[in-house]
Amino acid sequence: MTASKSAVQYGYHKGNLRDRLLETAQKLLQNEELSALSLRRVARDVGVAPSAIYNHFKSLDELLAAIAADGYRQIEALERVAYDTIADPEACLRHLTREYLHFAASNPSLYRLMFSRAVLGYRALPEVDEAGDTSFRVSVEWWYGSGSYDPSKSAIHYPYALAVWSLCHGAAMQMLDGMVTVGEAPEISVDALADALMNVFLRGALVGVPK
Amino acid sequence: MTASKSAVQYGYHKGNLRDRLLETAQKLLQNEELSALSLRRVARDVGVAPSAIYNHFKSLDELLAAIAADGYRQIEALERVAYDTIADPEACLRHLTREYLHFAASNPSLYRLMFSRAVLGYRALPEVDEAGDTSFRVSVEWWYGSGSYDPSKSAIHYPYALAVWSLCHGAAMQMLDGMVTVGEAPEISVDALADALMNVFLRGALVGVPK
DNA sequence: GCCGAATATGAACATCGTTCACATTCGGCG
DNA sequence: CGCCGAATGTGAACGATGTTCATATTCGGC
Repeated sequence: MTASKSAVQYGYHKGNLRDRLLETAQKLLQNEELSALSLRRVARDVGVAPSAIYNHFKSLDELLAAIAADGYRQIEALERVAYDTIADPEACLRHLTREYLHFAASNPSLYRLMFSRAVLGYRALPEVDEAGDTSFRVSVEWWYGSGSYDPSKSAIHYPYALAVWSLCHGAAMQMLDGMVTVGEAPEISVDALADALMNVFLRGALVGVPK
Repeated sequence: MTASKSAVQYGYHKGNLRDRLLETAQKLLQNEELSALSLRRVARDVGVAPSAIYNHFKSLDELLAAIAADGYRQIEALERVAYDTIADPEACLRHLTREYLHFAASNPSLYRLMFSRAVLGYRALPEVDEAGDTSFRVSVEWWYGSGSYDPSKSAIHYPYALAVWSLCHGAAMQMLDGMVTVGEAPEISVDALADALMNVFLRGALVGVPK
């Protein structure tokens, strides 16, 4: 066996354990609830001692942060595709909202992880902050023109970007918490939810206000 | 000592331990982060054995659920005051949004607990569900007229109520996660945030759309 | 005044994140 | 080729967690 780069996957030195840990943890989040994700569980699934993880991550928080950051980058990718592909602003926003809610509905545990920074131990690590900020910056530049984003300014200075983001995130959370029943045909219901929200958001709520 | 109802606060039978547990846990959430709240910690602060809690709650989840439900009732109270007090719909909505964000900013740990059902162990227990549903129903009836709420219908059938709720919740989360810096004068910044969001929400985003 | 029900205790268990001394393997340098 | 330090993985241990159980104490009604 003249394997040049670690062909065996048992015993010492399994090669690229870091990536295997991340993949295993992500697969875990796809199939189970967030509470099922633990350092020891990931180690067990990979077939490695719990302490081995500490050769690749300083703590569990860092593993979680890496996964959450990847989630933000997926959302950023959704944004970029929509912004680059759909010229009509209204159609673009409607499409993006649907995609966003589909992401949350398809990856509920990951989505919860991304927005549980302070709930779980993992405080905002630089990697998560950066990925999250980037996804917001992309939105700001769509609304206010490319290069308009100033990191020193609070998000409140970009009210449109802030409002869509808040609206989508709030709706996603309610969906995951079961306040919005998606029923037995999720892909249809999620689209309907997105459209309903966008109908209000684009035209304004004043027309629906009582009296 | 002819104390008719347990005057001593040490030894066996401390009297109304349930309420003292809830109060202690709530005080804990006011002063520390959500991660500091644990069954053993509450027991320690009250001065009681951890297992004593199980005489009043079936599990830690039930204690958390009781606290979260109380939080929802506080929000419901904010709603009722606004709806009953302010006749002008726009002013009413603006006021309520400010109050909502103030609540989240003033009780960050409690707010996080309320919206972490599936993150923490505690799955949606009936008490939390009921309190959450009630706070939504109050909103629905304001938008669509009293008695219009039908619990068998999904929230998607009340798009205005759903949208404000989503918007406020999403903004609150971003605020707590530091994506919206409230600065050194929170009470001012929170109001500004609420107003900025409502400016978009009431008039619609179409007017701000690029091009 | 007594007895069952309610309540509190303390020890135990499994699980968790983390640390440490130690074992193994890899990679480069003589 | 062989060796040696660095990288990587192991296994035992520690403290903390939620939960359970047998036991002890106190309360309330007869």
